Amino acid sequence: MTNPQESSAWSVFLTLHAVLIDAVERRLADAELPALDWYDALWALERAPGRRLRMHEFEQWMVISRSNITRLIDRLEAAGLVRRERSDEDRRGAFAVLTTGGIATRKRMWKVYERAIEESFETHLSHAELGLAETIFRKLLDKHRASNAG
Amino acid sequence: MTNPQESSAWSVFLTLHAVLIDAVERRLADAELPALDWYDALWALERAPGRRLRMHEFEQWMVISRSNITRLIDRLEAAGLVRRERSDEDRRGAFAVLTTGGIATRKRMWKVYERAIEESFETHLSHAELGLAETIFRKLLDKHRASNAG
DNA sequence: TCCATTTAGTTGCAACTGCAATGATCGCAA
DNA sequence: TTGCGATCATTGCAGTTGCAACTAAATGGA
Repeated sequence: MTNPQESSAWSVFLTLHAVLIDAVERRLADAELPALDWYDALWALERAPGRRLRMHEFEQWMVISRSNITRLIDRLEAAGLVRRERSDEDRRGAFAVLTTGGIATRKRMWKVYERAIEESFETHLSHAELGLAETIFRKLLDKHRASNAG
Repeated sequence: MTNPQESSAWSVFLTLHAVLIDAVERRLADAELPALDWYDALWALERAPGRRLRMHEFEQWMVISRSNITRLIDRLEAAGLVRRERSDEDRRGAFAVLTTGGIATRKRMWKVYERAIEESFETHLSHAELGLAETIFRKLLDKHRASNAG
């Protein structure tokens, strides 16, 4: 290809992502709510048994580095949405535990977030297209994980 | 939905993007090449008439804010890939002009980048799937732009 | 038991980002 | 022509990131 990436699915994928994330973040900011990374962390915690996760476990649920987890949890803790607890079995370890404030904030965020997803994504696709898109996304994710040994 | 975003196309879309970008960036870094934002700027310049763009014109080609363009061009200029020129018609204005070094670097980056795209994206999809994906992406991008008045 | 190795989480530093404020210039209307 | 608001690009600042270095604790083999 002499005309790199132009009009390829890849380049549209990148632009679409940038544009939609931008739109979603703006909606959250307009509603004076925290940004998506807070949402991801809160939601990971809400699904976890005991609503608590060890620091390193966030890496399974979010694409984020270890040191950034520390600091993201710092901020969530400062905002009262999360609380740290030392681990009993492994005294190096720390848990992040969701507070009731954290649960409430995630819920408020989801109201806005859900609408933003619908308006920028789901509304514009037929049911078939949506299913197809999801299938393709999952396939790529699986292939990627397979070729990167887990 | 009580179970927000779980298993939705949206959440897989986000994860897929994060994971693939990560993989592509790692490949570039391993080859001791600059990151994707440099590529985007260089490629925008290479397509532009006279291989030059006014600062604000980058916003049409990349999803980036004005002040970050200034600083991205600063870095590209420091690396000798781009050179600044004042505008004659509008003396407030500045052009970023691609240098031969910039052309060469983009070419070297593309060799790595192209392979990364293929391996993480195109190889895993049938021709039909790829076309379908692109159609869906474009549709969403168009709808987004329409609903945001351009 | 002892010590080297590994793992968990945090921190320091330099680089990067978004936002608001700035300086320079333009364009238009009185 | 003058002056005022808009536009272009840059800068300062505070907050965030990635990477490498660090501390503390666990693990496992001699």
